[in-house]
Amino acid sequence: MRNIHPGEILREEVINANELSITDASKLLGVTRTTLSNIVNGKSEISPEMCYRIAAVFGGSPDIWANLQTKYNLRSIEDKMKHFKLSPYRANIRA
Amino acid sequence: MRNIHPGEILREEVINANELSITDASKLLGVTRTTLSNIVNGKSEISPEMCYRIAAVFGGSPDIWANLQTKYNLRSIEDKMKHFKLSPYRANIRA
DNA sequence: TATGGCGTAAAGTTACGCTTTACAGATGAT
DNA sequence: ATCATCTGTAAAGCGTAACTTTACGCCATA
Repeated sequence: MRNIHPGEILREEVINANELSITDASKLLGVTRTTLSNIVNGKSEISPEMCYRIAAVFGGSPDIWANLQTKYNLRSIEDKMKHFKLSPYRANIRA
Repeated sequence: MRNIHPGEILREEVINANELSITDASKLLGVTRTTLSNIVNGKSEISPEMCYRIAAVFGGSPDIWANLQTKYNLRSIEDKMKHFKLSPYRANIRA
């Protein structure tokens, strides 16, 4: 399964679904076109502030986008963290 | 309700619960004492990488810590975002 | 007194979100 | 054909944040 950047979902399910251009959507959200373009093309994360912006303009809760971003962030470094050699801690049996 | 920094929970439920010092816990996690101190005192976030470190050393899943951090981040800017004046988008009724 | 744990501060590196500006390609209308 | 619009993208600059190394002072205990 591919790790889908939340910006993709934002574009398809919100911007495209409302037949909005990136330019117009960026104005509605109060950010520059460059900023929104970076997000929907997976170059930037959806920041906590952006979560609130999306919710304020298009409805829903900020949590949805924040959770999508969090999941994406975890999965995107999953392979890297596999190679981390950290010893699991075992609490001493006897106090 | 107070917005509890996940570092607090890390200290109480993991480090203290295992009767570890900050110094020893930082060594187990493979970061400096300064870094862990900043986290448990609410000065730094629990980064995605740190989520994996905690899970690798103390068990559980990285998601737990990531979700705690995400919730904290959203709540910490909640008041600020209340004052954001963004017009809700209303899709045109007629196509 | 000496040792170890702790909070914290400064300085440096790296990285990222966001901005402004600007360029080039693609599409559509006149 | 010319023009306007939308789009991706790049560079430069700002602010911020995680993490590191080094270091200082405080406190408790052996």
